[in-house]
Amino acid sequence: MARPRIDDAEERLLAAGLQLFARLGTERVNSNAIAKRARLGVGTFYAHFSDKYALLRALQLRTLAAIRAARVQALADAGPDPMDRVRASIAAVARFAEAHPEAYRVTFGRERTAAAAHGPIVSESSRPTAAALRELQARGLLAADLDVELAARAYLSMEVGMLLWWLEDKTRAQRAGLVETLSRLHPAAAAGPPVGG
Amino acid sequence: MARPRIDDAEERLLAAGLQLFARLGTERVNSNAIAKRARLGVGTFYAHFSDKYALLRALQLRTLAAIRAARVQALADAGPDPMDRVRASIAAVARFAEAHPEAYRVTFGRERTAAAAHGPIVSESSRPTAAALRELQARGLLAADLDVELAARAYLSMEVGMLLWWLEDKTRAQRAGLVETLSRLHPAAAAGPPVGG
Amino acid sequence: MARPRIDDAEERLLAAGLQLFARLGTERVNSNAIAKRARLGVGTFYAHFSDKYALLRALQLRTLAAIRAARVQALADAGPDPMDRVRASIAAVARFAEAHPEAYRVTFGRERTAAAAHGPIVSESSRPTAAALRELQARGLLAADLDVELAARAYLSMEVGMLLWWLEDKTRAQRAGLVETLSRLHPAAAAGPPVGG
Amino acid sequence: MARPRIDDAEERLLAAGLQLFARLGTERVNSNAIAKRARLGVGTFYAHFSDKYALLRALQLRTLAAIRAARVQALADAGPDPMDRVRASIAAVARFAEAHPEAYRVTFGRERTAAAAHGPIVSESSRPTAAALRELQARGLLAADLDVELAARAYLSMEVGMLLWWLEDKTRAQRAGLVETLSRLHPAAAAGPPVGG
DNA sequence: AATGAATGAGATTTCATTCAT
DNA sequence: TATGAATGAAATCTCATTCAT
Repeated sequence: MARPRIDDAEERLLAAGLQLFARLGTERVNSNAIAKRARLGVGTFYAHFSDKYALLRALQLRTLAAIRAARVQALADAGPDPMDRVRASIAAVARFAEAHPEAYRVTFGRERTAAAAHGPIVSESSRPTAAALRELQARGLLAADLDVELAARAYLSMEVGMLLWWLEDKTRAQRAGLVETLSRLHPAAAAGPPVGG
Repeated sequence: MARPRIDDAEERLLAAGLQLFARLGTERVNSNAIAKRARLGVGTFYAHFSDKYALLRALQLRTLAAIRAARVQALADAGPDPMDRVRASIAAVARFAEAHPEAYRVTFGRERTAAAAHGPIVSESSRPTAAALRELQARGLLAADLDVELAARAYLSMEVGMLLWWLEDKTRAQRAGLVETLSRLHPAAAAGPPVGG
Repeated sequence: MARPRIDDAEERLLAAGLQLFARLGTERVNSNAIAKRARLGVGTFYAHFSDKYALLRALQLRTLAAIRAARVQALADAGPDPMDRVRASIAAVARFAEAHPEAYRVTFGRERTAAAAHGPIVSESSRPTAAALRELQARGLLAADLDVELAARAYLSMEVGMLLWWLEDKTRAQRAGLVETLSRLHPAAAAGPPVGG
Repeated sequence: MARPRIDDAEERLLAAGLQLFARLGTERVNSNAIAKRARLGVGTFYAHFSDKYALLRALQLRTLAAIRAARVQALADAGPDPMDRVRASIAAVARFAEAHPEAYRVTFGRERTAAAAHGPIVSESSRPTAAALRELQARGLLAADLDVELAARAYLSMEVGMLLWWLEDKTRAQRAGLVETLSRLHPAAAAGPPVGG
């Protein structure tokens, strides 16, 4: 076998792992299979990752970073209207999920907690969402008594749940409808301004 | 009949499985361990369940039935006001989760999809919630253009996500605050009546 | 073979065992399955047979006895011509095999040696055949230097091999052709009279 | 390459399997025992054979090939006389059986059908024998109405039966006597030429 | 005598990991 | 660095056998 360049090897292992994890689930996949699919020896696998969970985690961290970047970019491009911003962020993530369904599933689906026994679970932070909500409250655009921490977490659960359900079978909904529904249920829209606001 | 039929072996296996699944996760638990904890032989395990996933599924079905019953009971006891009903339903589930944290986690958490390779995933139906929302629409109490199917699913994802997060560390929130936040974000409250409603 | 009395537990176990052994082979069958098929409890199985091999042996002994009886009867009915007698004996066994294929297979086929680890293998004696050959030699009808012991065993191997092969797929040959070929190769015909005899 | 590839693990597994199968029978032997006797880990066993039946089959195929080769060689060395050729072929197999009793037993004895549930049974073809008989018929040296297919199969059953019986206890007969008896009962000799032949 | 739930030793099989090359 | 044959601990599952009823 040709000697792959180090970085190349790691990339190939990540790609092979992503395919296999998405298709079969973490449990049904083993390091030998990942190495084989990457056309590398098992030994090479262990030279790059301590075990399959380490590879999974690497995949998840990458995906999380990519999603974070997509949200940031979308917000940078969006106008000042709060609901426009909410919508832009959701749309960005939905586009990401559609473009990288395996990565999204492996990061947020069945595999999300697969590495639990091998280290902390990788997950999206609810902080940015909470911060945005807090700002709306400060501006009087959101009910002041809403617990923004809880609301942010709740929203994220909802977003993830819906995108995962959609990816299982894309005919279940249109991306636009999904984004619309999620926007409407977003705390910024939902737990709207105080009475009369 | 045969040997003093260890008073309901099946019940003991279910109880042992629940403890172990909740504590260690499906992957770290094996049939031997479950049988041992139930103080039964391995063979007895296999006489009752085809494998650990069958036991897990039985546990999940039970929990789902119990939650359904709790919601039904709560609604039967609640008044006619829509938001009262929403709140009653949420509160009932939160109480169930608090009273049976292992069962709730094993049904909706990490273990939810553990049996995926062994049969369909057991999950709560979004139909009752969707039906309730549809009724509110019919009565003009909910924006007519909301996609109630999507909204119902989205709400359920949120509820589950929050309760799971809460159970991980109950000091993170008060049950009342949780119920309050979930109620506020429930489609019935959130995607409220059209302007002026 | 003897008519099993349907209500006798032992008979029912034998019948069930015969069906299962013939269909699945000794290895794939267990005492629980036999008892179940006989519509009896496992305990009842053990009250009658020490294990599945004991049942198998009983089946084989029965079959052997029935075949012996069929040969004796056929010879009693046959005329004095040596080749007529050979043919009659072969035909009798072929008829038995056709009428009781499971019993024949279970006695001489795959299952023949299945109980080897649990006691001596049950097999047909070559003595009667050897004795008949010896008599032919005494009458000068068979080459005097033929080793009748070996020849008798050899013949029996051949007969069993052919009948088993035939039972696997009865379209492979006609019973008459089979009997004819076996008769021609029988030592009494084959290793015929001394030169010029 | 990898770790000092234990000089042909596969060869050692085959040898170990042969010893154990011959001594104890397929049922009493397990993959652990074979690996242990070959001084290899169990995993190595499974890296080479899918299960003990695959190893058994490999052993049987080898033996069959060796016997075929021995017959071919013996016939190449033999003169043109039909009975000399028959005798030469039988003698070659008898010598093989004597030299490799375990292989012969494992191929034709109890173990012959042990792998039946795991694939087709390996067995010696009766074609060459049938072809040889047909040729004798063509040359008028064998009764024209003998069914050569049946006769060939019948002969092979006989040969195998006798060699197996002999190997069980070699004092039962001399190799020469065995070969002599088998030759005399071989269809080529037995169902000889029509009257006057 | 008949029952059949319970048992647990043992067989089968997988797979993370090592290490000589 | 890369390799991949070898490893063996551990999980899964079967089934002959027991024995209280």
